[in-house]
Amino acid sequence: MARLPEYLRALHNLAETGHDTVSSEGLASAAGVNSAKLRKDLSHLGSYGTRGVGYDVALLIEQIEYVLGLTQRRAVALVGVGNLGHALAGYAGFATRGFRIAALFDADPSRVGERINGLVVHHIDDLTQIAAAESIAIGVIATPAPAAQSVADQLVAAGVTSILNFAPCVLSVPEGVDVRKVDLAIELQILSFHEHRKASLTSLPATGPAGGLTALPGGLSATGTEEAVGT
Amino acid sequence: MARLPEYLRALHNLAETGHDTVSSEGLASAAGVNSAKLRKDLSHLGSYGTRGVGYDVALLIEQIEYVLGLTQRRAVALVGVGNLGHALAGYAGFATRGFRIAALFDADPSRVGERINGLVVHHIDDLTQIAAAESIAIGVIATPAPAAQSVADQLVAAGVTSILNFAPCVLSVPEGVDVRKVDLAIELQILSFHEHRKASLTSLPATGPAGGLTALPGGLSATGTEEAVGT
DNA sequence: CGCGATTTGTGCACGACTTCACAAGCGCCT
DNA sequence: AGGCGCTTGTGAAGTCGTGCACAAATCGCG
Repeated sequence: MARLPEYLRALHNLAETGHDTVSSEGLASAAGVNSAKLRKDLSHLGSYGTRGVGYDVALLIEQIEYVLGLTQRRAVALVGVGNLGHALAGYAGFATRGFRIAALFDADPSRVGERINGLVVHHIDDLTQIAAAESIAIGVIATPAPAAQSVADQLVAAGVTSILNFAPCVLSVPEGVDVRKVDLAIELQILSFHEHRKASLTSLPATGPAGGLTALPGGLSATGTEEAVGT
Repeated sequence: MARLPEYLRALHNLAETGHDTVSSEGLASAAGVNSAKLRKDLSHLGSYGTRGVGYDVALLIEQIEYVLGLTQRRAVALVGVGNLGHALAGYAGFATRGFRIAALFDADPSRVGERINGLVVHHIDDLTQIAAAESIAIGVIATPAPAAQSVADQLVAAGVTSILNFAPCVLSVPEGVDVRKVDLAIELQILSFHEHRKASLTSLPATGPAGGLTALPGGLSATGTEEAVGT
C-alpha cells in the first residue's frame, strides 16, 4: 500500500517520543487515517500486534522497513540540476529516510563538473556507466518536460526500473518499469478547484434552477486528499 | 476530479501543436488515462463534444480552466525559504499554470529581507497583514516538520483556506480548510517497495510454502500510480 | 485462578470508481 | 437526400477500497 510510508514516518516519530507500544487508534490518528483501515493494512503484512496491548513500535518499524525494501540504503540517480533538481540534491529528507543520492546528471555541458552538496554533476551520457558502477535502480527526473521522455529512455537503458518524474508530461516506458509522477502545479490547481468550489457555494447559498454550471453543485466529488478534520 | 489538471496540461500541449479538435482517444492517451474514463469525466462538466468529430480544444481548455477556477490568476503565499522553498519560489511551472507567488515568508530573521526571484522574504509575523493586502487564499508550507503545524495555524488565521504541505507531518486544520500533502521521501519509498517486490519475484520464481513473508507475494496490490505501459 | 477491560483481526455490507459495450448523434461523401 | 463511418455520452456490470461492528485474544488485578 501507498500508506505504509506514512505509517513508518509516524512510527519513527513515536519511537523518538519514547513510546514502546502504540494502539491502532493512536497510530491511526498520528498518520491521519481511520483506525480500522490501519489495522487492515497491517494485517495484510501478517503483522505482529498484541491484542489488549497494541503494536510494538520497534518491531513494526522493522517489519515495514523490510516490506518497503529499506533494509538496504538505496542509491538514486538524479537527472536535471535546474531549479528543482538543485533543491532535491540538497534535500535532507532523502538521506534520513533511507536513500542516497548516488549521482547527479545534466545535459547542459556548462553545468557538468559543478559541485552540489558534495556531489559532482556528470554528463547524461555517462549515465549507463555510472549507474552500473553504483548499482542504481531508481531514477529521479527533474528536467523540463521536453527532455523528460528522452531521459527516461536513457534511464531505462541504464537499468533503472523505477522512476520518479517531476516533469509535467506522461512517460511511456517498457513493462516492468514503474513510474510515479509528481506535478507541483497540478497540486496547486487542485487546491484552486477547491477554492473555486467554496467560493461559489458561499456566494450562491441555493443554486437556482437557471444556474448553468457555476461550479458543478453536486457533481464532482473533490476527492484526492482527506477533507480537513477539526482538532 | 483530480484528473482535470492533467487533461488541461495535455490540451495545452495539443493546442501548441496546432490541433483544433481532439478525440477522446487521443486526449486520453496524451493524458495517460482510459478513454472511457476521460469521456465520463468530461461529461460530468456538461461538456460540449461533437459526436463524430471530437472535442474543440480551445473550448475545452476554457471550460476546464473555468471549473478549476483558473480564470483569475491566484495569489499564493510560500512559507519557508529553505532548500525546497527556494526552489519553489523560482519554479517557473507555477507562473505558467495560473499562479502567482505573491509573497515569501520565513521565521528565521537572518533570511528576512533576502531577495529571491524578485521577491523579498518577509517575516512570518507579517503574514496576516500581507495576506489580506494581496488577497491570498492559498498557502504553501515548505518548512521543517516541527514548524509546519504552527505555520498552518498562522495561515488559517490569516484567512488561507487551502494549504499545500511539503512538510512530512499531518496537519490538523479547522473544517472548511483543504490540505494537500506532498512528501517527496514517501514517493521514493513507494518506488523502493516496487523495487523490493520485483527483486523478490525474480529471485523466487515460485514461492515455496515455507517462505514466510518475503515481500507479500500476492498480498499488497501496489496501486497508487499507473503501471507502466509499453510504447 | 478467574474475571473484566482493552485492543487486535476480520467478516460483511455499502459505496465509489473503473471498464466494457452499445445506442444516439453528427458530418461527410456519393 | 440518404447512407455510412466515426465519435460521444451513458447504462450496467464488475472491481476495488472503506468503514462498521463484533468475535477472539491477551494482560492485569483481585
